[in-house]
Amino acid sequence: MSDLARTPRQIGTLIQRARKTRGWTQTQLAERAGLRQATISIIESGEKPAKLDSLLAVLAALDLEFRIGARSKGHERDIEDLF
Amino acid sequence: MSDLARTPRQIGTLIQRARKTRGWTQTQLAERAGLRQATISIIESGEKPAKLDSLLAVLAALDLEFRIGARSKGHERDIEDLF
DNA sequence: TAGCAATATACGCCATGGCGTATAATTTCT
DNA sequence: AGAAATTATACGCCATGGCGTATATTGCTA
Repeated sequence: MSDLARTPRQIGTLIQRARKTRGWTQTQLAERAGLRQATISIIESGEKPAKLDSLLAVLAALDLEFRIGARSKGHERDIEDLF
Repeated sequence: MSDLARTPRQIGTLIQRARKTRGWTQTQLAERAGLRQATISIIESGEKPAKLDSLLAVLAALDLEFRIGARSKGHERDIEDLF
């Protein structure tokens, strides 16, 4: 299954969760993605939209990928409340 | 279901397909997303990675969304060949 | 509590994505 | 075939995301 990624903040939260699930530090993820630790921190915070290439590199490092699908309705409210 | 979106080109192709399915022009999609027609043209060509905010705006206009999921393996080769 | 590890923040610089606006090129329609 | 519609390209400008590098802050462990 896959998780909603409609905003930079949602994307950042998902990336942080996946990183921690693997037991990696931001520094380790940065090395695998070819970015700086500071860039990973900014991406995970979701306060600035990252460059697409950076995101794609981070997802690849985490063995994840973007997918595009129809907007889901009923599920939407639940997720908003959780974040 | 959802489609793979690992590269700017894959993303662009999916966006173009969704736009044509709705019978819209690039100008119409641009208006709905708050961007220029030229920007839509560039996004659909996939030759330059678009800004995340632009992509999110375009997907919203098309009633689509990004999702993040585990990388799929077997399915991968089929898609690469199609594009 | 002290020390170490991890994360957040900082700054000048650079490459870049989108802007306004226009137009060239291609596609579609009559 | 010609006109209209649609898409691709252009240019100077601007805001911005990431860089190198460092450091401040926070969290964790012994």
